Amino acid sequence: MYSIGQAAELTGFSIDTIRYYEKIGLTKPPERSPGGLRSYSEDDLKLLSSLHCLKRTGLALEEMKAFLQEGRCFANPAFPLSGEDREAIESRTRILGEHLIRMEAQYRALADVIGQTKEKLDFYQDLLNKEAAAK
Amino acid sequence: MYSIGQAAELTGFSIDTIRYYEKIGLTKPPERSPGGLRSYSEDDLKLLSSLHCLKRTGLALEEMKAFLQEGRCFANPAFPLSGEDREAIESRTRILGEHLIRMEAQYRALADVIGQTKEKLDFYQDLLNKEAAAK
DNA sequence: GTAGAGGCTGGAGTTGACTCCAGGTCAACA
DNA sequence: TGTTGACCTGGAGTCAACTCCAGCCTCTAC
Repeated sequence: MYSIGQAAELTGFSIDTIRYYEKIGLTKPPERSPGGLRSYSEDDLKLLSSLHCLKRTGLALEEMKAFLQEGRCFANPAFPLSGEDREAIESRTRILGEHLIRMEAQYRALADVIGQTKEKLDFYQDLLNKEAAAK
Repeated sequence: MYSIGQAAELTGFSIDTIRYYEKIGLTKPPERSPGGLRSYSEDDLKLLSSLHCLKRTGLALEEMKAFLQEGRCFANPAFPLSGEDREAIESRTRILGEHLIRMEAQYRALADVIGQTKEKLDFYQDLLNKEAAAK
């Protein structure tokens, strides 16, 4: 088990951010030590890390919340699904699909900008090389 | 020439956002009609569109400002460069290089998350297919 | 020439996502 | 046992990036 400080260190969030996510209900409260200190399991850290990853792609907290929204895991569901389960699955599919489209657009945009940036860098580098040669 | 409303329509920003970018000095003021209305050229729209693209890659406005930082252009400089010019070029090289590293990291992270998201989507889609088949 | 849509300015308000603080508690070590 | 450093809570503060507003102006169409 890990303290909140270790969790912060390992997941890339700040301590305050981790507590904030708990406060707004994005993550569920972790266990506590007898003295009341938060105590995070490996699974908790895994979840936080994947949040960190999602966050870097621009998913808003509310969307993450919707995505994580409760739940049961559908590793081995019984068919036919209950109406509730089907709804949950459909909702996740929708959120993920929408985000995927945005991420793919972002991916293309990023590739573009990276290309442009490299060109500019090459150009400036070239100037500096010529300058060095001219000396 | 285009009105601010048309510019907004064509670039994906809101009217307020376009005026905001002008206010903070991210974009330079466009021409005005004799009556004082903003009037955007094709080039202005191109710039705005590329800002929209940059924004989608998660660059902060301050970073975009640095990225767009115009100033004198070094298309055909005389060698040896003046000390000032060399400094300007070195500074741009540094800024761009740092951006590039961050963007490339982001690019890899994004590819990763896109992959994971697709897997999850496939998984859920599969569940829904099985459900349909079970009926 | 007037109605109505769209645009202008300066400034205030909002939203999302933290970040910091005061005043206390907990835990490990000397 | 005392000190030190990490952690606790509730709540206030901050920051970027918009977004909205009031009161006035411009433009186009009838």
